[in-house]
Amino acid sequence: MNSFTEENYLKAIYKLSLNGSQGVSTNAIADLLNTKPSSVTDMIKKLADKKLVSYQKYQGVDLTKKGKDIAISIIRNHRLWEVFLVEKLNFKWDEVHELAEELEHINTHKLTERLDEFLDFPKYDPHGDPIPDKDGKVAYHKDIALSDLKNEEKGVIVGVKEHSKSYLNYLEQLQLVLGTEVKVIDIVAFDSTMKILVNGKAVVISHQASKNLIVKSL
Amino acid sequence: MNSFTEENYLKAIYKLSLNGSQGVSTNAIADLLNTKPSSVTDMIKKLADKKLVSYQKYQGVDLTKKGKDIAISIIRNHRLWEVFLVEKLNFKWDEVHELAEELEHINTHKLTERLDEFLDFPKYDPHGDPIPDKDGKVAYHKDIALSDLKNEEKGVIVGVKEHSKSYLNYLEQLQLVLGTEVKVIDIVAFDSTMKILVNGKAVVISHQASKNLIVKSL
DNA sequence: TTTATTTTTTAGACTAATCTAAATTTATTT
DNA sequence: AAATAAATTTAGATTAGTCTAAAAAATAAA
Ligand SMILES: [Mn+2]
Ligand SMILES: [Mn+2]
Ligand SMILES: [Mn+2]
Ligand SMILES: [Mn+2]
Repeated sequence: MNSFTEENYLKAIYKLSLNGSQGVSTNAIADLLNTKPSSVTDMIKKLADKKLVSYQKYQGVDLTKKGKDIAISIIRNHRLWEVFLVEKLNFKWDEVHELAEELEHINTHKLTERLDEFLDFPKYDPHGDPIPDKDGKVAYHKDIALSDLKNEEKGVIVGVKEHSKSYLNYLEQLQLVLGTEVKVIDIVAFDSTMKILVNGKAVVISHQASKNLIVKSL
Repeated sequence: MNSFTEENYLKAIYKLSLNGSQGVSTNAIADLLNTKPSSVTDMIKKLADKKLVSYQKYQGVDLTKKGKDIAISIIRNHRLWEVFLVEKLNFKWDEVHELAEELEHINTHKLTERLDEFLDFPKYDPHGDPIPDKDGKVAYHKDIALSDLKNEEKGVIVGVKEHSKSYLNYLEQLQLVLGTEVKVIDIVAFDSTMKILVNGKAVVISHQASKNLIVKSL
């Protein structure tokens, strides 16, 4: 079996591979996991020995089929637990990520499947992220950020790209939760600050905030 | 915070301290945790540094208040998760121990309390073990084993002392589950093998099996 | 196309948890 | 009380994961 640490690396590599299509860079992994590039190199070697990644020095890493399967199953777990915590234990969406980071590693096929069934096979987690199905298929959103909308355009919020407590908490205060309709009513050319209409109220948010909100255009 | 390993040691020491009232011996801990006495000595020193146990060389260990509190909270967690797995996810009582061994270490006050509430504040786990309340109070059974009953005496099964899959599975086959009434109809003097009446059927079980069943005498 | 900068890897060291083998202390027998 | 056995501790190694500092390779700039 794989250690928690190995699993966290696989998950990080998987997530980073969704953006750039090239091999994932050592520094990017180090950044995401708050560790040092030298530690990443060490771990990559180990994962390569286990055939979970393919790797040539200085060229970055890619997950093998096996590595990708593991990464996706951990993400499946993570998101199912997040649904459980919010739906069944009444946690708020900004409280569940850290707990799910631990629960995701209790990785027994049977537990995952039972949990999925108990939750009635949810498709999305509390942050709008798609839950991989039991065969590992993931239904990604088409990635339109709120910041991609033009003036006067409307959208409905379907997800967030950033899971930090401070961000989610901030969104909630602005009533920018999943399912909310928004309309762009002004964009500052200088720094892309947006004024939007939320439940009838005008709200001003930074580009940093708007680019992490995923919307479905209306 | 404490590592999973440290928590497992604390739990082991707690459990062993329930029998003998003296300091818990190094070898007993090593046995229970399937590790070597020398490893135990090392860990004990670390726990002593953290003031979680009191310890003098060659004299065994005792938990401090702090150490005991941690041990009990882990056990509380363990048993709540077992209830969850059986009641909500439809696992059988012989399938949950290993999973709970992992879940118990995800030790957040809030998670435990929410889980307790979700489960409607259960008093006992699927094996009849008492669940410590949120202040750490534990309502232990008076420890009458089935093997303590005399011929012709009756009892109802309220718990098991041994949690192995093979034992629990065996009990289930014999219909010796929690709540079942039994009556002793014969005891072999030589080796204490018992013949008992279970749901109208006569069943023969070894002393090894009968001494691990906790009963309430009727 | 050299020079400078950035990225990545190596070398060597550290901590947590474990082990084997040897030494020491305690307990049990004679 | 001495000898033997059992329990416990120490000494020294090992593995996983991490780090800092230095070397090497790849990129970017001049
Ligand atoms: Mn999350
Ligand atoms: Mn999520
Ligand atoms: Mn258990
Ligand atoms: Mn139990």
